[in-house]
Amino acid sequence: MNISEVSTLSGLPAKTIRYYEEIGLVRPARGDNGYRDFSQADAHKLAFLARSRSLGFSIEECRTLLALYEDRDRASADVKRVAQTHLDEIDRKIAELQAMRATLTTLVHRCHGDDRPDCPILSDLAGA
Amino acid sequence: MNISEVSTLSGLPAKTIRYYEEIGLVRPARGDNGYRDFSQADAHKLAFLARSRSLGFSIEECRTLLALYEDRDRASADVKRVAQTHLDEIDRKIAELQAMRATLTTLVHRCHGDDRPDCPILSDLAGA
DNA sequence: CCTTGACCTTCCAGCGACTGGAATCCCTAT
DNA sequence: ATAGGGATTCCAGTCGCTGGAAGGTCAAGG
Repeated sequence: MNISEVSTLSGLPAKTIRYYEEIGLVRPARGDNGYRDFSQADAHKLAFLARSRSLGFSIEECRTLLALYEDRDRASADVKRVAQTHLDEIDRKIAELQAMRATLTTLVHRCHGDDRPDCPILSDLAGA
Repeated sequence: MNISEVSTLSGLPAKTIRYYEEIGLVRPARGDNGYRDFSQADAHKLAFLARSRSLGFSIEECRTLLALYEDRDRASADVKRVAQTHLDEIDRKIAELQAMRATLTTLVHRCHGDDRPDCPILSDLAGA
């Protein structure tokens, strides 16, 4: 299977797939013409990666998850730990964004937003 | 004022302040010894930048906000527009993270997390 | 005066995860 | 033979710093 086909199947851009090969996440065979030749297993891996990335796992986490996925003797506890750590990180980011959001919402609300120069947003940023 | 002092005052690392000079956000004077010599206005600017960055504004947004801050003839509408755009972006990111969070929470809950290999998290990632 | 140590300087490299673009090669159809 | 669409590699850029090396400067203590 060519890169464009596996790209369509996985939803990953061809560029990204080449990049994933470069960093060793996938190792497609090569045809006589030098073209990558993806197996069903490769396509499956790439779909796994696409799904993992869409849930926000880092590339290194994806690498770990993929290794666990391919290890029939894994302990589900190992998978759960990776997921829980990521979940904690997501919670941290959400909290951070919500704090920004709270402040910004207040400031935007207080700014009249007309052609006059005085502005509570700038006053806040300036540390007023 | 030396870089370490303005660093303490603004809360920004010295490295970051040098970087901000490099990209033209601040233009401190130089002493005879080649050291940067920050004025009160420079320190004020850097504090403004630190606060803006902590609210998640990009460097380019900070540049815009700083220009508006220094323009006495600005319209508060211009400031508000920048802030509102950023707020929309934050809302988008929060929604994205919450979607991930919802999925991950369910998966983590369903994984027994013991030494057995079968794992709903991996099943989901594999597209089961 | 000399040394020590803390500060300052510049410059270069790297992070994460791609993404764009150039130059070149290959395959298929007309 | 040619034209196009796809494949390849390699290099550079994104964003916002951050680390480290190599060297200059300053103030205090012996």
